[in-house]
Amino acid sequence: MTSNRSVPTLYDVAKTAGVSTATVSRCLNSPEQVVEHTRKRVLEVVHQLGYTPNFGARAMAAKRTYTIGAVIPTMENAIFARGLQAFQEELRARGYTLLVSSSAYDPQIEEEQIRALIARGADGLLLIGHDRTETVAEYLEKQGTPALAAWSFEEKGALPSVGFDNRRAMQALAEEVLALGHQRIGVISGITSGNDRARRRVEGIRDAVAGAGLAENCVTVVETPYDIANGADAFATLMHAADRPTAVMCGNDVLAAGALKAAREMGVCVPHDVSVTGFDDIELAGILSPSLTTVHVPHREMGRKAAQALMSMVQHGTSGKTALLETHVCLRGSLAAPGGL
Amino acid sequence: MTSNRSVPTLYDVAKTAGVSTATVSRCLNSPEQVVEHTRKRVLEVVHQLGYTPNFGARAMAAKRTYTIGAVIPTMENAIFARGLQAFQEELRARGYTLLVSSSAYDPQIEEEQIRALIARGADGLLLIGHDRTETVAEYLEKQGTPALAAWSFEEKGALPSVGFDNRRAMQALAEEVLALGHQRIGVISGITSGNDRARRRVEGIRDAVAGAGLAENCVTVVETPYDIANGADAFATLMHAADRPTAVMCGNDVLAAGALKAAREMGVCVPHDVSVTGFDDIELAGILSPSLTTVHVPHREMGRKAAQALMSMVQHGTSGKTALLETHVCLRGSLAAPGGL
DNA sequence: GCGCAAAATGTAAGCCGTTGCATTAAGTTA
DNA sequence: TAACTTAATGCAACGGCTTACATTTTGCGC
Repeated sequence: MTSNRSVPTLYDVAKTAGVSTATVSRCLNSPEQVVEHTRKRVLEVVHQLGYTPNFGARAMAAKRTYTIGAVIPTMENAIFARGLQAFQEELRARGYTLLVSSSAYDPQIEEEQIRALIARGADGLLLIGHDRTETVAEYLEKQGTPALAAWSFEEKGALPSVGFDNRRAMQALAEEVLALGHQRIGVISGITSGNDRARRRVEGIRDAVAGAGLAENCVTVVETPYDIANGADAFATLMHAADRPTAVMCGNDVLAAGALKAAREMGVCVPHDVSVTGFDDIELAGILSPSLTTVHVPHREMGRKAAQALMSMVQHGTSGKTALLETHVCLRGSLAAPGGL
Repeated sequence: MTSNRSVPTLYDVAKTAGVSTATVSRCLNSPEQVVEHTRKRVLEVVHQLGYTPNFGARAMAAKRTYTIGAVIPTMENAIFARGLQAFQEELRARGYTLLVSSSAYDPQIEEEQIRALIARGADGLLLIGHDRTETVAEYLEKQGTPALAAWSFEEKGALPSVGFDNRRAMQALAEEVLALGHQRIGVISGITSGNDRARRRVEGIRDAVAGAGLAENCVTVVETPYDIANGADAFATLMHAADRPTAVMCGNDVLAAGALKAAREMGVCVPHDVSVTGFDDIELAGILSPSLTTVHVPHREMGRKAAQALMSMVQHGTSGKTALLETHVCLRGSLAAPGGL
């Protein structure tokens, strides 16, 4: 049997404390406007009654919620975790609450979640990447809710962005791979449709290959959802092909973890028989064996900067300055010259 | 420059369609009450104006939001990811939206987040574990918002729970370890203060030790936050002690991953020189080498059942039936008899 | 002790939906 | 066609808070 005492309202507090609702409201929102002893008394009553402002009412009256929403593709792996954590810490320090929801990499669900978050009064939105339908852009525009795209830098995107250049980052890694003499590159990419990060990374590899003067068909790409098991399957597929690659570049560390697992199970030695690389440099990369060559992404810095940029959009209505972050290649044990040379 | 057209309201729609606000509201919420041609006209206007109901106003008027909140200790590792994903899927199928926030294992922040979510109108709450102050319990009671504790089953907890018995689960694993002949057990636990799961797991180990007739001081416990790096440090600490343990049991797979990493770096061979175990059986466990002996937790099932239980509390006001899920020990390469016997 | 500016507090008008109840339109039956 | 039932719609109160503006207190200089 749940309690029947109804939740106390501003009015209850005001009555009990013997002041007007306006004063109570001010005690909560701009305490400096209320004289010490009044404030103290009111806050006491607030505490005593266990009063919490009704959010809906507040949002309606004030038109802001001190809430930031984020829609990320997945919570299932750690790709976004660290950046999001930093993002949240920064927001919290400024009195904002972060609400997260995930889209399972489904544009339809993403749109739903965006609407849900905006409807719930989010003052600003953090989204991942730039691939999004016209509808969404229009909706955001119309609602006038500032939104920022992260994990991917795009000069001319529909949204201002804080992120890195996925294409160049992967290109740099591919150049290292090619410099070692690899000539047949297998690529395990995430699903590129609706995912600009994944697409750009593949492009980066092709850039490097072209830059090295190799033929396009040196590269074999397999697309699969980001997931360890899928990475393992894709690796097996690549290794069973007629022309085994000597290096397998993965779209992220999770896929690479799967590739390494499959290699171990197939008795393929990394890096002697085949090299494997990842992308993201999540903590996972360091505990694999061999440890994973990958691209380091400054997740925490990205989260922090994204928060700052979004805050400034929300608070000062600025149009949001984009920020391009640097990544760097992390050479580790999983990459070597072909044939163990 | 953002758009100035203000967001259309119910009133705008009503005016444009030439009906009352009540009729528009009914078109949206109980269409069967409105005659076909009126409904059609209204919905057309809704679409044309791009109208979205104001959530705050709706929540205030209707007193429900079709939103469920979850406060989890961390998003940084995958411990809660899979279960939460299943939880969300189940909710979504029933027309509910899930909003997640994280507490960084800080009770203070957890309380803040609970309030934030309830204030935002969450119809129900998913919390992790049972350690929570009196204040929180009272608050939840007073607000009359149903809440469910997951990841930990407790018959007599303040909240109904869907989860497993952390103590027995770990005890079962410890019994396997002891059966192999280990007599000095190192334990790397998460911080037990405010974390009943961590505490119960340590208790489970002690139960097993006592059950095997060994002295209490066979067990050395180190507490550290859940994190790969901390797991590594703790492992080093344990191995540098006078009486090296022959088996190190970790509070979860993440700590165990750190332990394995440290072992590799220290040149300690697992399982020959020392055995290592984890808890949770997250995907990580399968890609480590040696692969990790751990306790398998049915994450997806737990998420699904939690959603069902919470939904029934929210929708029918039932008091919430608790559910105890089964776990099982997963024996893998990281555990062997002491001294490689 | 008076007059006045500044500080503190109060008053009341929204904000945008939902819904109980009243009213009107439509449909049925004799 | 009158009388009456039922379906469709409208009216308006209400929910809890913020804030512009009005009013009362306080503090200070003379």
